Parts: sequence; C-alpha cells; structure tokens
Amino acid sequence: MVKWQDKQSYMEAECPSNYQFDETLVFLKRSNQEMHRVEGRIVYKALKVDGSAILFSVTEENDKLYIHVLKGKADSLTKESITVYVTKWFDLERDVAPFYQLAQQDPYLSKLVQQYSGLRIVGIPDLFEAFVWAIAGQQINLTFAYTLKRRFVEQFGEKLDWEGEAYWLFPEPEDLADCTIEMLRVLQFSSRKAEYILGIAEKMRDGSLQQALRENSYQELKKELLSIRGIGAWTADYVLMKCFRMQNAFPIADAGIHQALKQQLGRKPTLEEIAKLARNWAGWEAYATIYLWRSLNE
DNA sequence: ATCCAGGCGATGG
DNA sequence: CCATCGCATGGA
Repeated sequence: MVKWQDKQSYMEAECPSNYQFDETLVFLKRSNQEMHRVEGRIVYKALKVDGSAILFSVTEENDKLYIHVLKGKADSLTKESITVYVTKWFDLERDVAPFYQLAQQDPYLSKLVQQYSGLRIVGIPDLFEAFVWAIAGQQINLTFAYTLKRRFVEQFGEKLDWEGEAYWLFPEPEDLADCTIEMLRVLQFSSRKAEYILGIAEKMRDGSLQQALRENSYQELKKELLSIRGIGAWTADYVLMKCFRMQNAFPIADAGIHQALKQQLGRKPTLEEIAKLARNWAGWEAYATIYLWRSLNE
C-alpha cells in the first residue's frame, strides 16, 4: 500500500519494494511525441481535476517519490486526484514479489527480470485514452502510432501552457461529439480506425460502455470488450493490462512478444509454443509481457 | 524497393 | 468453423 503524505507544498511516498523509478523513466522517454514531458529525472504531466486543468511533476530521490502541483489550485481534491493517478500510472500498489519468484525460475524471464529489475507496468489510467491508443497502434509501427496520437490530442484535446512548454490533456469522448470520419482521415487514421474510435466515443458519451465494463472478472470484462467493434483479442488484452491493470492479461498475438521470444529462440515461435511456455507465467502474463517488450528497446 | 508494424472485420470456403 | 484478404502508411 502506497501512503502519500501531504506536506502542504508537495506530497511524498516511500517507493514500494521491487520498484525502480528509472525503469518507469525509460518507458516514459520512449517517444518524444507524448503528452507528458521528461526532463532529467522529473516527469511533468497535465491532468483534469473537477473540470479544470492542472499540472504536476513527479520525481524520485533516495527511494522516495515526490509530487509537486505546478499549476492550478493545490487543494485536497487535486492532490488526491494526482496521487490516485500516479499510483495507477506507475502501478505502485501491486505486490510483484510473486512474479519475481516465478520469473527467477523461468528460462525466458530470469535474465530479463535481473536486467530490468524494478520495472513495472506503466499504465493508461484513462479509459478513452487506452482505447484510442490501442486502436491507433493496431498493425502500424510505434513511431507512426505516436504521431497519430499526438495529432489526435492536438486536434481535440486541451492545451495547458507552463513556462514556455505546452502540455496536452487527452480529449474526452465529449470532445469528439462533432468529429467525423473524414476529420480523422485527415490526421491519417484509416477509415476503419476512425469508425472504431468514433463508435467507442459515442458509447462512452452515453455511458453505456462504462456501464458494460463494471464487471470485475477478467473473463467477463474481456467478453464485453470483444463485443465492441474494433476491439479484437489483442486490443482487449492490451486494455485489460494497461487500464484495468489485470496482471493475467496477455496479448498473445502481439508482434513485439513474438519478436522478443524470437531473439531467445532463434526463430519465430508459433502461437501454440507461446501458449505453452506462458503456462509458467500463469497469473502474471501481463508482467511477463512488459519484460519481453522491455528487452526490445536495446 | 520490400517487408512488416504492439490487428481487425469481412468474406469465402 | 478456419484461412485469407483489404485496410493504410511510415520505418527500417
């Protein structure tokens, strides 16, 4: 349990065990087209609290995390919202000890957990953002996916300026109310993806999607997700992993997973082979996945 | 140039 | 039910 202490002008918390902030930074620095900004070891991020945009920073020193509110009213609601967000974003409340236990015995993971010790899932707490990002990233290279996301955010999101830098808030489904397929085509989304995203935005505007996703078991949630146009097995598991933070979510068809395992096997594994070796990861597939992904950006 | 990207739904057998 | 196809475009 992460306990954030309110220090008036900032907040602080002990890092959980088995956590390395620097691994979070590696992930956050993956693209320079993101909505957050990383400068040195400080992460800057805009967030909407009770209808208004705020900006905060988060950093770490001597196993302590520090959050500062940089812009906006630093009232208790704001502080609470930020700590909740950061806790989910960096997956700080998970007890990962069982995963490390399991991974140390695993032929595919033992080296990776040693090499990237303290890496945790960097999640996508916002549901709409998780959907848009997952759909945008379907079947295209990551660099282009980030370009699409940035264009989307700059077209429909809200901008917050602070000390000469721009910080963007991810759009809400309401911001897409007047958006057409053509408008997304201009940003170079495919027609298909445009349809998927607008369909999801609509289902979220009337609240029906959130309602359908109130189930809490992995199986129930996945079934609901798969019934949505544009959400296949890969996207469902990706969203379950990054937004619902289900540690057993496993996007098994993922090209990155295949590539990472190929480097260890010397050839591309079949789905059956992956399913077989993943039996050893039961319950922790999402964590196995992020360590495999991590091994790719060397 | 060619192949492939953190896939999906539609179509046809 | 499973295999194949079109999408759509940037990176390597």
